[in-house]
Amino acid sequence: MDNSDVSKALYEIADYLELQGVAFKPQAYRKAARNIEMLPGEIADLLNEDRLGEIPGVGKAIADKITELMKTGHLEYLEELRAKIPQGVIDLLSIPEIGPKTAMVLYRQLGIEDVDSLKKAIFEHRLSGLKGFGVKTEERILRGIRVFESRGGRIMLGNAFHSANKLIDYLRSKHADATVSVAGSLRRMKETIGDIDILVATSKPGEIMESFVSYDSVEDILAQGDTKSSVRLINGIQVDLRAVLESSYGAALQYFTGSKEHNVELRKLAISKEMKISEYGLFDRVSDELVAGADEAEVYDSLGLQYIPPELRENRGEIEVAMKRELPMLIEYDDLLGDLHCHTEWSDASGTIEEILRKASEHGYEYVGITDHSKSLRIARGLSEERLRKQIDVIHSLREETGGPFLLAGSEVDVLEDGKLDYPNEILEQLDYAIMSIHSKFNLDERSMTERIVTAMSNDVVKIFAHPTGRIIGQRLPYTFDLEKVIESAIDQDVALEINSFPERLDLNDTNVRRAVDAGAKIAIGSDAHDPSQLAYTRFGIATARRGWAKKSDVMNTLPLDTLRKMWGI
DNA sequence: GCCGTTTTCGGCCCGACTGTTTTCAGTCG
Repeated sequence: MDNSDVSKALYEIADYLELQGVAFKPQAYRKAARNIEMLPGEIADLLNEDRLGEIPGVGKAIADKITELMKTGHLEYLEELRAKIPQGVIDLLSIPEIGPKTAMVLYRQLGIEDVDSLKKAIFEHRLSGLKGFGVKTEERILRGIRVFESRGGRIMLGNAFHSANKLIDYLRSKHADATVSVAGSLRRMKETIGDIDILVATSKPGEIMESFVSYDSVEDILAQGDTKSSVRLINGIQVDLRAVLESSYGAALQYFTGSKEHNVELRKLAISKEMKISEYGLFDRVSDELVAGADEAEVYDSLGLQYIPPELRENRGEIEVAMKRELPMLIEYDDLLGDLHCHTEWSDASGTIEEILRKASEHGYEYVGITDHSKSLRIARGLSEERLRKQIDVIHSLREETGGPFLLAGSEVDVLEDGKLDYPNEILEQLDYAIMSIHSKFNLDERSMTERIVTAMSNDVVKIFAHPTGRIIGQRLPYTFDLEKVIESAIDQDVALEINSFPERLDLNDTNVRRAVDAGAKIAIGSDAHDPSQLAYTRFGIATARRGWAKKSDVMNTLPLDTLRKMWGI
């Protein structure tokens, strides 16, 4: 019974209460559930120390329920709720267009408890017989089911980024006088995106909406109004477009960037200052006068806050810190001076060392490290000792003849089950540095895995621990190990923890970056490029660093080459 | 059910779009 089991139960309670039409309690349970999800430590420890009440949103009633659940593995209150309404009705809530009211009508009047029976009922036109339901409603719900079935989860940041930029370019090309910007979770650079939000400032909203819904890749128009339209693209991604006047562009950008939780806090803050905030601006509550609207930074300033970068807007304490004007100076998107994690055709990637070098030069880097796979990783054509020696020679000779970024000879070395590295030390010592990573034996118990990692870190040639948790978004959970101990060891042994910039990895993730940085560990942002074009992936790694509150000084490869070599022995 | 720089009680974010309504409810973000 861990943090996520507890928050899952609380979310379930919230859903049931919402179905029953209970007011306010659902929000209370969800708030508690969210805060437990974000808890840095184990909720079991808080329970043992009788400190559950310290979790924001957890009062006596919820604390009692958590206690019962954790001590007995059973929660009577939840069981009672489950007995009243079948669980399938809750699943209906994840279909767009179906909220609690609709779900309950479908269940009570037609006995619908799952998506399939809902589809059947629609095809038999049984919904249109219900009070308040017409043919259009049936069609709308059917569209919702299609969206639900096609999305199969959230989209990776890298994919959404690409789709959004293409669409934004299209809108800009057709409406040169309009201001077009991405908003929503994409602007916050969250690792996965639910849908794409785009904001336009224009005096002619109708024309923008017309262009938007007639975009080539639009499959289905879900809604079309003067200020707001929604479409589904052929790749299944939903895009919402909002249009506002220039005078409220800043407030709208703030509003549509979210997160929802951040905005809720901001509105409460506005109320406490006798103001109100909406997508049209920040207004004086009494006189209704506009306080700020055209400029996003002004909205924050007028609320007495330091400007909060989009990546921090998750209601994870940023508002309180901004109030004290103590937000960190986050690493910027052009702060990297090199990339220390790149693959070539020597192992499992495409592209030559020379091509990587050229790309690194285009990125304006001072240095770039070649780190192909080590010998045990046969599936990735890991380099034998002999080939690695040869590659080091090639790198040394290329280093002599080219200008441009300085070429470093590295290796992404597998950590074997016992914590030893995949090459003997006499070869490793010829490298400028090694990256350690785990690509096998993911199923060790927590103690063995932690021991394995800490042992590998103690090797002096190791400077970076790549994709430290091993998770792959939507495919593989992190392996089990003690992250706190690994962070400690990384600090002791002068090993940087990587943010792997590959869209499906982004590992460390934002919250773990924050833990590492808070503890004083150093971060390395690597592209893990398997094609020269993928050097550009570091954009997503930097975004993740920013979401983890990392400063430039926390990141190893923002250092100039000579400092990097001196400080890190590379 | 939680919470308190007006509060231990009375609040709890705000507006657009759609459909079926003839003044509004439901859903979404």
